[in-house]
Amino acid sequence: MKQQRPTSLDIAALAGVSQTTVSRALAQSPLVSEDAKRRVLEAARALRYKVDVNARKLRSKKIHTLAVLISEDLDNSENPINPFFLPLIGSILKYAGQQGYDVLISLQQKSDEWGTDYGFSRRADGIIFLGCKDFQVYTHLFEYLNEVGDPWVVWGVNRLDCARLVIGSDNEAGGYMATRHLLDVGRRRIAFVGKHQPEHPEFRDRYRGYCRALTEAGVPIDDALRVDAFLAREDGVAGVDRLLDNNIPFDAVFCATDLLAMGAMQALHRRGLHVPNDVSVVGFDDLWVCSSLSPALTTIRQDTEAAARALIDGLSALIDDEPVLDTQMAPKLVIRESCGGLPGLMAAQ
Amino acid sequence: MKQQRPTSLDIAALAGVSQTTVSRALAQSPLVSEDAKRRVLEAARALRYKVDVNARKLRSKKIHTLAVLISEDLDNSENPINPFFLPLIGSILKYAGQQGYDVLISLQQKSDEWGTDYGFSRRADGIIFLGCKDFQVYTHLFEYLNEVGDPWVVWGVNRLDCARLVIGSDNEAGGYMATRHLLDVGRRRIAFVGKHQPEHPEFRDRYRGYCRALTEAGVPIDDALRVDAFLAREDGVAGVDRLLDNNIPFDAVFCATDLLAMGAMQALHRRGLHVPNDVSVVGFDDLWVCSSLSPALTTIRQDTEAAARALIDGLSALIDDEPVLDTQMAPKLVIRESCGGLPGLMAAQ
DNA sequence: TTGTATGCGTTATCAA
DNA sequence: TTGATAACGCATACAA
Repeated sequence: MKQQRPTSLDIAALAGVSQTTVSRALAQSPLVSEDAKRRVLEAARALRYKVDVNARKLRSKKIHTLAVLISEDLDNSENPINPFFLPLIGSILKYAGQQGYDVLISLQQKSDEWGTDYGFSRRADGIIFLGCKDFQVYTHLFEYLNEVGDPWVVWGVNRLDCARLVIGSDNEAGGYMATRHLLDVGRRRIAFVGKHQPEHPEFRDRYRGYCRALTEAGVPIDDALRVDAFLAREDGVAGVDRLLDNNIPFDAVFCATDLLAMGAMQALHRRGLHVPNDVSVVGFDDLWVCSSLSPALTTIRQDTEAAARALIDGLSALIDDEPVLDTQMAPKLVIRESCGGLPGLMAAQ
Repeated sequence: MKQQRPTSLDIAALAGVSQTTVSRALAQSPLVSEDAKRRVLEAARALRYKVDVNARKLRSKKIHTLAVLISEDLDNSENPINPFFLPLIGSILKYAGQQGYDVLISLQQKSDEWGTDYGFSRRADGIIFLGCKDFQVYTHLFEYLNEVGDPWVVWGVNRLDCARLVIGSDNEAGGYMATRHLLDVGRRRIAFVGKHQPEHPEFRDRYRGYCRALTEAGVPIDDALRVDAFLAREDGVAGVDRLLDNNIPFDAVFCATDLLAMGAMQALHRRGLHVPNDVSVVGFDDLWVCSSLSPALTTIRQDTEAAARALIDGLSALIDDEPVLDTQMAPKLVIRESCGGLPGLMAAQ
């Protein structure tokens, strides 16, 4: 029953012009008369003609498609994608659409071929990498892409040597702002829950900001207050449990992600500690849920809309062989209830 | 600097075979000798050869790509995508990958051309529609797709006349289970917050399940307890506020989505009502946050992994012109803290 | 089992 | 401003 797809030749015949003219007219070329253009468009509408993008992509250099490769950070199968990426993906889809790019999305596959298929098989003009996993895992892939000359951008991971372009938040500044806020509300024994190893540059930078704020305030850095944790809620629970089990005194927790902070608050609650009266908590990301938690979570906001623009503009520049600059977006402290103090007052300062 | 992409001809030359044999060998055709296959694969690896998918797609019938079109249900620009779709999208990406499909994702565009570009321009073999907006808006598009014979599936919207295939949850059963549970914990004045109009079949079905449970229990249906609301948190807040402002007594709220329920709980809390002591709350979806709220939200779980399989298997069948059946996934009641176990006091001002 | 020849539907390069 | 013609890189019918 499926009707035969009309081709540009059919349009040409109906409009009484050559196929070349059809192609030009549909591409809004200025080299075609208004009259011809009108007739072509009319014929195209009449036959419901749509360009076969595959033929176009085969013939032309750019294929106007971006690939987004997402690593499965969360191990539970329930929700393979880090919720922080939802608004980022949304913004990417929106902005990419505005720029005329199609967006191909894929989850990290275990296969060796993962990623190499994308650019080099001409599925996409460039690749955006999203994920917080240890990026050492990808070095092989990154080198491959570099060798064949496929453009790619990474979100978040600062100082990745092989990357021509990295877009991320200024995590050090974010860590500093969070810790500074905790100091401002009078906390001194501030625990850090998260990764601090160089393999996870974005989290390590948050930790560095934390250290800078403490040092600046004359508060000694106590490694007993540093809890290793990745990014999921359960890790946050485990982290706080460990602190309490080891009888390490603390009056605040800065978590490297909101998910960790949610877990931390849950654990504190279970142990009978009140947030923020007994312990203040700050997270990182500003997930949409933060305002619905009780207490509502004070956190560091990452601007995902600006991030999407920077990622796509940067990747576009790489694709077009234009110069690019790494960008660090400024994060923002969002004060809610989980730290105590008077939110209104603090915000005013 | 970008090196020239090798083609199958280069491989053929290096392997000492014809281009046809290369094509066959890479497609795992049984019509090629082990020896030739080995030489081809070796040459391909040596030259880092990757098929140009565009050429392949131009030549062959199937293009092994699915398009997912997401409507922007939430109007706030902060987060254009309904969070319920995150695990669904994750599962779709995972399963599609396993089945050898690429996945193209796009947000609803205002343009008339929205959607028609996908199948008919041969970007994808079929389209998956995700969204809770009034689907009347799409009738024009749906008819277009049907006329040109492009396969498409919708999530959630039962009884869409023009659809050849609909996959969704059994919303009526879900609504029934939720309401039944509220009755079981002793509630009688149960408000319904959500859409009940036929334009939103999935929500209307949840409302129908609600009515069935009430009727079955001999509880009269009171239209004063029915609050019109779409799906966002703010709508949940507004809904509960309206009930309270109008002095309508109620001891429970069944919300058509978890987002609504989160708003409802927030509003109740602000008004000094305790959940679940004064008012029980049940949501729908089982967002990942439900277990982190306080009180943790009792809700109806939709199985997104099974949904993704059903959507993709169904769409595959449509693509291959095989017979298909609409599917209603069984939802599941997830009991947490927001309903309490004991009959509470009636909340009236 | 292999190879030859052809075509998929465009865009790009010419010449008119 | 237009049109004929040649790619683009692969898959397939057909011949060997």
